[in-house]
Amino acid sequence: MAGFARFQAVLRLFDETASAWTVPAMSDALGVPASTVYRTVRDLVAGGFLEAAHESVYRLGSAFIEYDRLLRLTDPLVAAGRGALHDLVAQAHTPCVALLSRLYNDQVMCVVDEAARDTAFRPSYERGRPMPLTQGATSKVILAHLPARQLNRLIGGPKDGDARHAALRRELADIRKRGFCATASEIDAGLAGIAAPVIVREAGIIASLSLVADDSRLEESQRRRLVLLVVSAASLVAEELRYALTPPTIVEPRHKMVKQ
Amino acid sequence: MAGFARFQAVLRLFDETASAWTVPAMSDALGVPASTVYRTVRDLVAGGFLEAAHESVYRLGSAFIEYDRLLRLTDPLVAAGRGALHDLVAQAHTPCVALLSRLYNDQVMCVVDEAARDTAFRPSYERGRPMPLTQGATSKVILAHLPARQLNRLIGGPKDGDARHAALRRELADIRKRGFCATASEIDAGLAGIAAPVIVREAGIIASLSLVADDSRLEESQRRRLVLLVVSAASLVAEELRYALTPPTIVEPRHKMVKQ
DNA sequence: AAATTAATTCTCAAAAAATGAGAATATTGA
DNA sequence: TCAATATTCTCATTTTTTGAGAATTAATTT
Repeated sequence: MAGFARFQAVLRLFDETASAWTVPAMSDALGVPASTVYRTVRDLVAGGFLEAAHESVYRLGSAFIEYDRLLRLTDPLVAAGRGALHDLVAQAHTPCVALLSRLYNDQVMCVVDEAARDTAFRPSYERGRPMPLTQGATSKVILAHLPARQLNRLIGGPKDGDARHAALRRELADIRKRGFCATASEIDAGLAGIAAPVIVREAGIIASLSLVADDSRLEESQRRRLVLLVVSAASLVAEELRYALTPPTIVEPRHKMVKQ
Repeated sequence: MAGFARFQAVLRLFDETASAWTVPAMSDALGVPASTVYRTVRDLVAGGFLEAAHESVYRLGSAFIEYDRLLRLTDPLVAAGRGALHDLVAQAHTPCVALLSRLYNDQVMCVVDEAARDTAFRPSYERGRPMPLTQGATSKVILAHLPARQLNRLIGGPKDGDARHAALRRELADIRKRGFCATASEIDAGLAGIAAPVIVREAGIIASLSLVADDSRLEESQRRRLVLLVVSAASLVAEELRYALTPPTIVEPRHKMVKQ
């Protein structure tokens, strides 16, 4: 293990259930000598990616908060999504959570979320949490609009198809045709998801905007209304992105030299 | 430049005003050959720390969103602060923004923020934004409770004191004695800040909890009430942290081997 | 205060990886 | 299709990283 992988491997140790690590424990878990891990950790601490808590225990560092803010402020999808989701949950006039999600490696990740006032539940999809590719309206809408090659890589080519695989393919084709996807209890029991695609081919953006609401309270007319809201919010976001991205974001070299 | 510095240098290029970079531009800015930067960027993209937008332009990657979520969920200070700030802005009964901030390298960074309903302004202090050490109630409260050695390193030893330096020292001593700090228009014109320390020595935690409100609307009685609120919220957070951290977070080695 | 234990840094030679310049290749837009 | 860029590749050289254990430091106990 070398180069960046070394740092990645350490950072990947941290998750919801293991949020604090000692160096010996990392050394153990990674099968790498302690002296090596100490050096790696020292670098990560210097960069703010890890922080020494008390008693030789390390946690994720504040640099992630800093970079997350930058991303929130500067990422076109996130920026466009924030306003749209805010409006969407207000117009929904019912407890719900709105999400904007995109592909992230082999999973789908929500990059903006917003809950309506007085929404008691929280869906499993939430900002920053990687979710499975093939379940839930949010993910399926993204899958449905992926270029064929990429889709094949992610869920396997059309030939190696068992029955479930063929069914998924059919469902995706259907979603593409309809322009939205609605599911219930696929991710969270009792919650329904309604998702529509946010596609800006020129910019390589394939995302999905979705609304999660309590399924039992969702009458058919209400459901149709929300589908319309979601679909139009999604095309609004797409439009905003097209507009924001046409004068392609200028990259100005700053001729800043790096020290050392 | 080698090791981790290489990756850091690339990531540090990204900020609010330069959020999208081409490799040639990075190569230029860093004074490093393009072929080298391509390799570095490839690693960062593989790790999710950078993402290729359209047309050979790179942006910060979603890994930051993922790690930020983990941090939000697992960092004791952040976790304790979220609830406290939520309650605080509700009890304030006036438009305001509450912040929980800590030292971050040579600056102060807010790690949780929460605005009361119908708060029109947004203070410069916001989650993830590094702020100067010596201005604003938020920062001063932190400075005031730093161990002498650390303080000397950050603002210079007691001997090399000009008038301003001596005044700051006096102010810090005063803050330590009073147990809070209130300022007005030090960071944002027209906004007042009230901050109290969140100290948990056993855990090495030195943070500050603050409330920002419109200065012109702030009568003396109201101000006193808010000071009380802030001070008690701060000690509540400290107490919660002591409780959460006494059974020191167990680090369970997972004996997970790294691939490759 | 000394002793014990654990954490962390240091040392150094061997092994591995990064570097840079340019060639080779892919991708993109006209 | 052609040009213009972007990106990857190649390879000899230089520079790190690595790992094992010793040395040091820090924390805790006796």
